[in-house]
Parts: sequence; structure tokens; C-alpha cells
Amino acid sequence: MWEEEKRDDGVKWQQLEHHGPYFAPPYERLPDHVHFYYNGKPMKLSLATEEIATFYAKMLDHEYTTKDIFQNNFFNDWIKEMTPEERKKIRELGKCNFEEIHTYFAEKHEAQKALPKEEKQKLKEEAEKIQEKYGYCIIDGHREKIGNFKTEPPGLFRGRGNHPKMGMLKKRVMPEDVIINCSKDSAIPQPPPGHKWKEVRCDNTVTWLASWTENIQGALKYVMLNPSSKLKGEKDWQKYEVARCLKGVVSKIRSQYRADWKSKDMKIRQRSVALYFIDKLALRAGNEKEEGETADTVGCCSLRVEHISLHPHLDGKENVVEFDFLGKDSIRYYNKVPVEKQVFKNLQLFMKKKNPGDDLFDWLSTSSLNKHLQDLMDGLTAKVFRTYNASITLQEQLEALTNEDDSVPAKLLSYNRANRAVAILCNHQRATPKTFEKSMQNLQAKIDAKKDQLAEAKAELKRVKADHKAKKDVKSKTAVEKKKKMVEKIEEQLAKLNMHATDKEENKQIALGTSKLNYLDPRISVAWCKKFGVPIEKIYNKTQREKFAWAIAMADEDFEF
DNA sequence: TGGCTGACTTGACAGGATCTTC
DNA sequence: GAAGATCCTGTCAAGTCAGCCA
Repeated sequence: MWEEEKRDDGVKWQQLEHHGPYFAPPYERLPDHVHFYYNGKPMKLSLATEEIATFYAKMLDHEYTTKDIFQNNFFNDWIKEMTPEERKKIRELGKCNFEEIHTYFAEKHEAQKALPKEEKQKLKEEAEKIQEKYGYCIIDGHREKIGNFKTEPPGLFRGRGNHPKMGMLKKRVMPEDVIINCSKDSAIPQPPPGHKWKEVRCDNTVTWLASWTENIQGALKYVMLNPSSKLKGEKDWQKYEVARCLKGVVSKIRSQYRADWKSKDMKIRQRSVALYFIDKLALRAGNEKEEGETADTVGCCSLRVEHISLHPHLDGKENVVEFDFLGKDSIRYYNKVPVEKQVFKNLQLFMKKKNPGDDLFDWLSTSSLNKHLQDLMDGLTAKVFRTYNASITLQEQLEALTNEDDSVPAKLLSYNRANRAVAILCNHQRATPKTFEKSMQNLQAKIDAKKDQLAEAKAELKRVKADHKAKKDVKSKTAVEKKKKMVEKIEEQLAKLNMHATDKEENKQIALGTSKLNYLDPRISVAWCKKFGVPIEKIYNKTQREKFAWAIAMADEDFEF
């Protein structure tokens, strides 16, 4: 299935057949006993107004609803959907009371959870039926799983960070909004009764099955295949092959950008410093963004003067650059990095006579950078450096950390540490889990108990040894052997618990999943598992094994990235 | 060259499913 | 078998980058 040949990029498929997206269920009216109150008085709302009110009510215990921008955006959009009478009456969000609606949904949710087993099973079966019909497509004779076959339900927009559009109304997607993509000779999906599609087309140069434009940002949304599909797998493989190509030319590229640090051309000089950051720190490219339309986040090319501070000396190191900015998803990037003298001098030059809000690399854009990279290597773009550096780091760390004689849990700790090094490089963070402190305490209690158990077992061993010394018979000898084994077993368990605790503590605020799924060539992990006798299931769960089926089939223990 | 659009990947997180513990 | 912890999966926002057009 994964023969070593690449698909022609222009043509993606010959046959594509599916049932179209599955639409979010229609809104159901609130029961009569659940009220919305305005200015302390119950008020019956029209269908549309009520539906939007429920979106807000459901989010009442979320931090979003405490934010002014969210409240204002919500209220503005809500008013637009009201009847003229409602609009006349409802003037202030502060006078709206959604509590009863909120409680109603909370109780409904609890009731759903408390449903008897049989009821739950019934619901599960219904969901499976839907999945069976809408969740798969036929592409070039293969039945493949679809990634997201449901349209996004209406609700309030949840932008990340300080998003200026948070709280706006995300409208219901209707069949009339949806473009269907399928092959000409296939059975065209049926729109829901009484509706029609916006368009049905056959474009085999793209991989999506259906698309629509969302109303908040005017962006396109797509129904696409699941990562386990052959099409996605091939693309994934290609991505890592490009990154492996970079391995062959990276030292040449590095020499060149170092030379360019002294270029007389400002464009080249800025480009060379930016590329150095992208390579060394695995920064994202940093496309320009429309001001006021999204949260204020940056990447390398869009860094502003205010995002870095220069320290000739800091913590005993020279030429330190302190980065502090919000990156993708408004995740903070904070790092103090010693750099080469020439880079430091260049940064001083780039910052000269600029205001904090000015672009650091004012002569550089992501497209000019990528054009340059394309000239250096076919298929090379800024993000390839991230993939390359992530994968090579994993490989190097695994090499350095794995001890052949270690137990499987110890090897897994090494693997996680290697994975963690990558996640730190790529700045993949997560919020500390809510239950972290408590579960850490529980784990510590277990460790303490195990220690006691070990001490007891050791004392016991000492006793039977003395007994054997005195008696010197077979029975007492067997007892000694038995106790010895017991002590070993407990020691092993204790070591395992300790490793688990270390792993957990080190992982407190770091997300491993993103790098594992998107940046680490899975063949490195497969090879490592084969080489060190670690079952692949310990590294990849079922879904991940499906996504990386190509790598599992392809890589042997000698694979080198 | 730069703005815009479309296609696709990357990313954090919520909540459901499953496992573990008592 | 209930409760709690952990894992897994889906969701959907937010990036990257190529190609088109003026």
C-alpha cells in the first residue's frame, strides 16, 4: 500500500463519493417553565432570540462571559436577530437574567449522564448509525474515514487570547451554504428535505469533500478526510521526506545565513537573522495579520521591537536576547537566548531609531523569506525547519537518553523526555491540569506506602536469612529465595512509581501531543521501539497507530531520519 | 510586489470514554 | 459499583503557504 512512489500533486483522486455533511440538529424550544427575565420580569422570546440567549446562558460559568468584549459583541449580534418589539424592550445586557436557562441546561446535562445503561446504549447505536452513513467516503475504490463530517453547530465565537470578535454570533450552517465536492459519476449527496446545496462541483485537485464560509471571519471551513486515510498519510510522509532533505543541506544553509549576517543589503541581513531564529529557536514564520481582526500575536517575521530586549550581559552570559511575545493561540513565548556577537549587533542595528511598536524586520516578509528558501532547496519553507529540528532533536535525544539494559518503563521515561525536549523547543504548552496537585499528592502517598512495604520486606528477608543460617535446610532456603524475589519485585514497583512521578512533574505544563502528531517523523519512534523492544502500543494509541500506519509498515530498526 | 483567497496543517482544550481504586 | 483519575477524541480556531490578480 505504501509503495515508494509519490502521487502527482495536481491530481488527487479519480473517484470521490460521500453523503455530504451531517447537519447540527435544529433548535428545540425551551419548556414553558424555563424563563428568561428582563429587568426582573419573565419575558417570552421569539424562537431566534431565544436560541441565541441559550448560547449565552450555556456559557454563564465560563470566563468568557465576564469579558467586556465578549459581552458587547454578543449583545450587538443578539440585538440584530431580535424582533422589533424585543429590540425596543431589551436595551442592556446587565438587565438580562439567563440563570434559569443556565440551570435548565446544567440539569439536562446531568440527567443525560444519569441515563440508564440501556438508554445510553441506544443513543450510542444511533450515533454509530450516523457515523456509518456520513462518516465515511469512497475515494478511488477505498472506503476511508472522514475527519469532520458534522457541520459546526451555531453558537458564540470563542476566539483565543484577546480576540476582538469573541462573543459574536456564529450562525447556523445551512445546506444552502455548503459546496459539495464529489466525482461526476458518483451518486450526488442528497441535501436535507426541502433544501438544496449552494453548489455541487467536481474538483479533483483538492482533497475536501464539502466546504462552507463561516460568518465571523469569512473563512472557509472544510470537510476533509481522517488522518488515517491514505491521502493524508501520503502527505504526511511527503512532509517528513522534505524535512529529511533539509538535513542534507542544512549545514550549507547555515553557513550561508551566517555569512549574510554581514551583508551590505539590509534585506539580506534581516533575512539571515530571521532565518537564524527560525532555525535555532524553531519559531513560526509569522505572517502578517489584519489589525483589529484577530488577537495580536506574532511569529518571527512579524516580531516587533517591543518583543525583544537586548542584554550585553545577563546571568553570566554574553549577548543575550530576551524574547517575550504572544505566539499562535496567544501562547506566550518567553526565552532568554545567548546569540552570536554579530547577530546581537545586527539586532541593535535593526532596532535603531524605531519605536516599540515598529517591525523588527521591516525589510522582510514571509513570502520573500519563503521565496529565498525555495531557491535554496526544492520544497523548503520556514515551517520545514520546525519539522526538521523537531525530528532531529527527537532522534538525538533518544540516542543520548536510551539505555539498552533499562526496563520498559525506564525506556518510556527516556522517550517522554526526548519528546519533551521537542515540545519545549516548539513551545507547546498546556494549562496545568486542574487535578494536578491532588493527583501528585496521591502518587506521593503511594510512593511512601511502597517504601514502607519495601522496608518491611527487607526486614523480613533479613529474618529468614538468619533463620536459614541457623537451620541450613531446604525449607528455609526456599523461604529466603521467595523473600528475595519479593524484595526485587517491590523495588521494581517503587522504581516504576518514582519514574511515573518524575515524568508527571516534568510534564506539568508541557503538551507532548502536538509534536508527536505533527512534528516528529513517526519512523524515528517506530525504529526506536523495534530497536529497544518497546511495544509500539506504549508509544502510540490506537488512533495514532492508524495515522502512522505508513510509518509502522515502512520503518525498520535501522531507520535514520 | 503586494494584497487577497483558498487549501491545508497545526494547536489548545473540553468533555466523553475508559481505566483504576476503594 | 461508585468515584476519581487519566486517556482519548472531537472540535474548531489559528496558523502556513501557494497561486492568482492587478
